[in-house]
Amino acid sequence: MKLGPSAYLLLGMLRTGASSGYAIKKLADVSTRFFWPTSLAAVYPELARLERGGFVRRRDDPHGGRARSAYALTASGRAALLQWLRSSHEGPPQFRDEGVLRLFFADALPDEDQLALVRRLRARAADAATHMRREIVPLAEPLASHGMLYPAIVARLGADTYAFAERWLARLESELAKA
Amino acid sequence: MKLGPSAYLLLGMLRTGASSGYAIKKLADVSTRFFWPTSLAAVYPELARLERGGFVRRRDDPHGGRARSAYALTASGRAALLQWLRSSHEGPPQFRDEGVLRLFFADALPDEDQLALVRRLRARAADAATHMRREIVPLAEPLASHGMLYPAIVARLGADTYAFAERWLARLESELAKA
DNA sequence: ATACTCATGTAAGCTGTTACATGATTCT
DNA sequence: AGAATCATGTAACAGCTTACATGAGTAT
Repeated sequence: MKLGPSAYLLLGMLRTGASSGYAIKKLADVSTRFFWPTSLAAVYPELARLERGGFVRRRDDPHGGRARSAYALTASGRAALLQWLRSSHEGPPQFRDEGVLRLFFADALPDEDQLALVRRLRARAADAATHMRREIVPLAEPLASHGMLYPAIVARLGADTYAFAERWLARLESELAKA
Repeated sequence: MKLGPSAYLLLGMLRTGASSGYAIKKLADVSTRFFWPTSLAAVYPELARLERGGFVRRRDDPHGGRARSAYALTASGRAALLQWLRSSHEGPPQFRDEGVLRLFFADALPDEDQLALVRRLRARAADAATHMRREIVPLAEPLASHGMLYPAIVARLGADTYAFAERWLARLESELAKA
């Protein structure tokens, strides 16, 4: 049974402390979604697959009258996660950004629309940087006291990268405004 | 008939000077692939769709005994491209990077493996930066003499962003090495 | 000669999405 | 009382990829 990155995301999230499918998705939405988005409709079947493969164990964990499943890593799941983390073959990063695609073709636009586009992309980068700095990093930092330093490191990398893009586009904007 | 970003990629590439499906794919592979990858199996059916929709016109353009189609934008295709470029609603950027996903869960690794992972990610960013600076930017720059400045601008944005990631990971690497 | 590039297309399949369907609990 | 959140799952579909299939032109 072959596991893809989305499967390792689940294994990693279980190790990080989320135990239900719903909790995994919620945690992913404020952490890994920026470089590996997922959805509930992807989480539930994949958890079932992982259970069939012996990588996780499921038990009932009802909350009042509301049914809930709690998943935990098995020894084999823990081993698979570690082996993946150590392996050096990884798929190439996939970026898809309609905004940058527009920028690539911006020569077709009149000057003022070019400027408006660059301004919008800059504002978008600024918003993303602020959001990560104010909403995502602070959520990741408390994990450090549980021996988990990397969620905050990755959140800071994201925030800093968006901030870099913002500065870069601001420079482009002022060069365009001059001309 | 609704057009997605991949359709606008084709319209933009036709405007940029590529005329066959094969040429579009080749050009995309050294330019837009970094933020909007595509494949021949996506290009050909989409070109046919665009022709049915009246956005492009096809004519035979054989090269010796080798059949070839040359596509050109229609007035309606040019209008659709411009309207898309000007519109301010765009899908959110989608990043998928297995490397960063690993970094997020790196706390599970022993120290030396953490360092090795960061080192690898840094090398990968360095390679990407070098590749863009040496292979992609020089291909985009000559387009400037045809009134197309943005392909080179976008290529430089890509190169600089990878270079930024490289510096960021180098700093992380030295902090980890100290500890 | 042989390999590589040019050139077009189809078929099968994988991955992931949105929408649907259901119901309990908690907050305002 | 009503809205939002918690919680699980399925169904239909969208988009994209790899592999297959074919063949001509070009460079070594």
